[in-house]
This record gives sequence, structure tokens and C-alpha cells, in this order.
Amino acid sequence: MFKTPHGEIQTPVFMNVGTQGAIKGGLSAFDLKEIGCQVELSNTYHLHLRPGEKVVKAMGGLHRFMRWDGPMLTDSGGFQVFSLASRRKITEEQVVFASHIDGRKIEMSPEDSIRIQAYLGSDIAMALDECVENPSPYEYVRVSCDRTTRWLKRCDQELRTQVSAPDAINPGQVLFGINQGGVFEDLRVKHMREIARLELPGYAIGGLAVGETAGEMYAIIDAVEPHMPPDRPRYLMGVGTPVNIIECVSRGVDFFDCVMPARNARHAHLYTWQGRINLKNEKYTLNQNPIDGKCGCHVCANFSRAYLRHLFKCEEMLAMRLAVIHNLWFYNNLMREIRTAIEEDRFDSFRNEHSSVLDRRI
RNA sequence: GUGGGUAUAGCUCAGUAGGUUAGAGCACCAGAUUGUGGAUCUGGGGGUCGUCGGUUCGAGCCCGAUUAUCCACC
Repeated sequence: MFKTPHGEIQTPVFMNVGTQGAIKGGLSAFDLKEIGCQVELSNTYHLHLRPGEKVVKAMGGLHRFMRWDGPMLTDSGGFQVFSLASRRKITEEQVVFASHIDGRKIEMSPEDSIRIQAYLGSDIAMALDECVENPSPYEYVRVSCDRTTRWLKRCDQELRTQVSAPDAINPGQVLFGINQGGVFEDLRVKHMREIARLELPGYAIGGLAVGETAGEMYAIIDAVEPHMPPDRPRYLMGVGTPVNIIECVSRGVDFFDCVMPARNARHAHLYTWQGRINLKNEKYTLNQNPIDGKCGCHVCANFSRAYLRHLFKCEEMLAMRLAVIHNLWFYNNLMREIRTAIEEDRFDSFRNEHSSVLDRRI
């Protein structure tokens, strides 16, 4: 459990990604409530570009703007350092992007990122880091980690300034630090120990699920986890598949977020308790079953696979919307099942039952 | 009716000078996707080259006929 100004978060939790203040696929904050979402996640870089943090602040902050009244986390733009690598330059002072929209110069220092997140008014702000690509040379990762540590201290300072401002949107906003270090366990551990000294309210593991194998990812979590504060939430950024999540919960992770359920849904890849299906497959043309017979979402309660396949083949907007509702419901429900299993002290059997099944294609 | 053009994959079209197993885009069938560029990438199936005949060692390509279709004119 983790307390925020907009309510408590029951952990482990999956945070639902609404990069630009909306869930792609046509879902609003009200849909988020219905699918059982606890935490909404938005992005600093994208909202900085459109509509701009000043607009959001003038509209009363992102909670009011998008009508989401629950806990909210904002990512710092650090992932765009990775995903938009060809459009940015990093210096000690800041990162400079060429906007992916119109090419204009976007300067973002650690202070800028935090100020933007303060204007957005999220409950949890993430530190600006460099998510390094994999593979990267040891020496590059070492230098990058040291800079990310310095940036974290600057973020910490800036957040203190921002939340104490008289017109702060969310005076209760807190900062999470982010561990980096690529696939090098010694750098990971060293970096984690350094940032743990700042005694932040939460810590994330970043830079994973960027090309390394699942085995490598688990090994790094096993190495880093003992050095994370035991009484603070641990957030594994950008992960993952249902099996990744179960495996990482068993390794002590509390927070997850991932674009996969929503992105896959938009491409007709849907999750079931038996595995993943591709609704565009011809074999569903006359299939009268719901996506998942055990699912409690309103899509499964009402619509056949055949109808959803038809909507996808016709590229109706409704196809994406219904598919995203199902996949996000599935993920949020998966976390609910995990929490219940933990409470009832049967997580190991839950893990054994589902880990070999959920990620397979059927 | 006359003259001319066209006919190649489900669709739109390439196909050099007559020379192995006829290609592309889209569509279709599949696969990938991990702090979201509604993106992208990868693979696959599918063609008696309108029909009949001729020339040639060899024809999608050249010749004749025929059918369909488009354009112009009467």
C-alpha cells in the first residue's frame, strides 16, 4: 500500500499508460475507473509539447484537466532519451530534443522536467534519467549512471522548491529515483546504493526490457533488489508481459507500467487466461465466444470474437476501444488476483499455475 | 458502323532487346511489438500473362483471328 494525495495505491499495481492524458484507443478517465485502474500514468515530454504544461496548470492541473481523480504518476522524459535517441543530444546540463512533431528544439534539464511535472500536478514525479540502450559499452553506462545520479540530486532539489511554491498544483507531490546500469550488475548495485542515500519515497528500476532477455532482466532485479529500501515501493519501469509481472512480483517489485496491453489491443492481440490471441486471425470469423470466458469486463460480457474481428477488419474505432478495455481490465484484474493470492499466502501456487501459460500464443 | 488504345495476382499496374523459377504496391494470411511517434518491421499464399492459332531452338513480348473493354469519329 502506498499513500498519495489522491488516494491509496494497493500493491502490487499495474499503472495504466495515458501518455498524453488519454488512453490510446479512445478511453477517458471514466473508462479507467470502470476497468479497475488505480494509477494513471502520463508523460512529461509529450505533454510539454502539447498542450504545454502552462496550459495544463492554467486549467487546474492534469487531474482536473483530464477528469482523473485517482493517483497519477508522470514519467520524466527519460524514456524519450532512449526512444527518440536519433532526435536528441545529452550534455551534463540537459537533454536537447528535436521535436518529433515539428522538429523544433526542445531543451529539457532535470529542473525543467520536474517543473513541468509540478505544473502537471501528478502525485509521483519521476527523475529525469538516461535510459541507456542495450547493448551499450560498460564505460558509456558507467559515465551515464554517474550523470543520472547528479541529475537525480538536481531533481530532488527542484521538487522541494516546486512543492513549496504558494501556487503549487500538488504540494503533496513526491519524487521517485531511477536506477540505471544497463546489464552490468556491479554498476546497477553501485548506482542503487548511491541513489538510496537520498532516501526518496520510492525507487524505480529503469532501462530494462530494452532488448535484453527476460533472464538477464530477472538477474538484474535479483542483484539490485537487496539494495533497495525495504520500506519504499519498487517500480519496474515499462514491464511487461503478464509472466514478466508475476516473475517480478516474486522478486519484490510493487509498481509496473507497460504499453503492451494497450498497444497490443490496438493491433487485435488480446490477453486471456489461456494465453494471447490475435483476433484478426481468420479462425475467429464465426467464433461466438467472448475473448475470455472467465473475464469480467463488459466487452466479454457482451461481444463475440467474431464481431470484434469484424470491427478490426473494417478498422472501426470501436474495435480498438473495446480491445483496449478488455486488455487493461485483464491486466488490472491480474494484479487483483496477484494481491489476493499474496494475502491468502498462495502466491507460489498462483505463479506455478499461470507462469507457463499467460504469455503463450494460442 | 469506322479508326485507335488496352487486356499480366482479388485491385492498380511494371515487365528492358524474344532467353532460367513473370515482379511491385495495396488487399489477403500469419508473426514481432515492454517508462506509446495510433508507428514500424518481418514472413507467407496467390497468376493456364483474355481466348484460339501461327513464327521461332525458345513467346507475357512478334504475326493473324477472335472476345471483352475504353476513347474518338460517323
